[in-house]
Amino acid sequence: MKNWKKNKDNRYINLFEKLYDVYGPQKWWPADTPFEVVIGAILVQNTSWKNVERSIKRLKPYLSHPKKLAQLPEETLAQLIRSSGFYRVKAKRISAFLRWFQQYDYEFDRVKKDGEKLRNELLEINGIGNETADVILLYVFHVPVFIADRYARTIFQRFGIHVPPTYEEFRKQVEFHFPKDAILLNEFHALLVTHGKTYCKKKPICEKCPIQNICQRRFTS
DNA sequence: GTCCCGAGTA
DNA sequence: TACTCTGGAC
Repeated sequence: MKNWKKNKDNRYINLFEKLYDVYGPQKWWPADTPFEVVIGAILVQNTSWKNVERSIKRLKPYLSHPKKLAQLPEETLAQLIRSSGFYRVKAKRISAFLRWFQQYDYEFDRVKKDGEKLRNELLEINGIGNETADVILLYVFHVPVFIADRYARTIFQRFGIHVPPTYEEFRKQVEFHFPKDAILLNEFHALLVTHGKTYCKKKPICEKCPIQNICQRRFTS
């Protein structure tokens, strides 16, 4: 962080440091194995993490053996992940990922590709969109990408930073102004999610917000 | 009834 | 742009 350029907007790194001071290291992604990261990322789509945790527990026996999960009938898989909601579509999405994963013998180490190429390959899998692809890139392959999710969008907008309308533009903007470091980007996303869940929710709790003193929103109602 | 770490379809 | 997929916490 020493040779940081001068034409960067330092509000991003400042926000990161403030959040880090408040919440501390987050130890993300909450999963025992890289494969579990992928399953969690699919299951949590538009769903609360609490509901995903039960599905993860029921899937545990399969999570260290992706091949066994691939052998399960999709209907059985769907029942196991019922608590995560959208369980039929999500079962299809997990199956689609497993079909892709099979060509690498279910081993992430065999996926040797640069970040951009891998992103495009992941995006071709049905059910892996921008956010899920970036979660996999960052938390499985340690590719330095910013996860431009809804929490980040909401927090930045309220904070006073202009946010481009599309996912990709938003991602690239943050990646320009923030260090391209997988460890810091890992922590940044985790901190934004924690902050988003706790205070900067759809209906924000600004009165109790620990960073209200540096946030623009306190002036705008 | 509202909200939750989205993505596909038309 | 709107609709669909879905359970569970609150």
